[in-house]
Amino acid sequence: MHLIELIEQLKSRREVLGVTQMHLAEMSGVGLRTLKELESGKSNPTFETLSRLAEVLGMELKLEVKHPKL
Amino acid sequence: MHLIELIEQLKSRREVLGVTQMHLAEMSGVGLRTLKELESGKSNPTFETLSRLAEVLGMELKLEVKHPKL
DNA sequence: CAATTAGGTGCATTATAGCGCTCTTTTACT
DNA sequence: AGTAAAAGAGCGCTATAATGCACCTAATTG
Repeated sequence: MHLIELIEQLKSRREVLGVTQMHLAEMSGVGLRTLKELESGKSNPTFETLSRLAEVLGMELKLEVKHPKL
Repeated sequence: MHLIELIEQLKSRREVLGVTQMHLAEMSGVGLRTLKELESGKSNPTFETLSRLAEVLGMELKLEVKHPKL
């Protein structure tokens, strides 16, 4: 999954939940400015940042082997 | 998934494939020092770094909604 | 239409990820 | 046991992620 897709997923999940950037920033402990830059595709976020946001949005990051036993 | 688990997965996948840190660093374009720090749990890697390593190891990062329809 | 609300950006600072070089420690093999 | 390869760590630099503040723009709404 590319960063752009991941960002899209975070953003649309936030919107589905009806949460503003401001609110998500507060809930996750991620700076508002950081979230704004992230969602507008202007940064290369750290695992920690992505993880905090995912957690609050009821999501999780996973690492999987591609096409196992295809 | 916590960073520690993710690191463990990358590391064991690398070992299963019989690839050294040096070789993986070369193949992925991630600096050797960066990889060493990452595997020994001394850093908070960026998405880009994780993504490059995962790609070379035949793995992928995913973001999913937790327990959908639980 | 004016006020409010949400998202995005310029500027500046701080902390740290990424990196190479070198050296030490650990692991593995004969 | 001895040695070579692999992993890990200290030192130090550069680039940039994270952050706040202030401002702008666009959409919403009373």
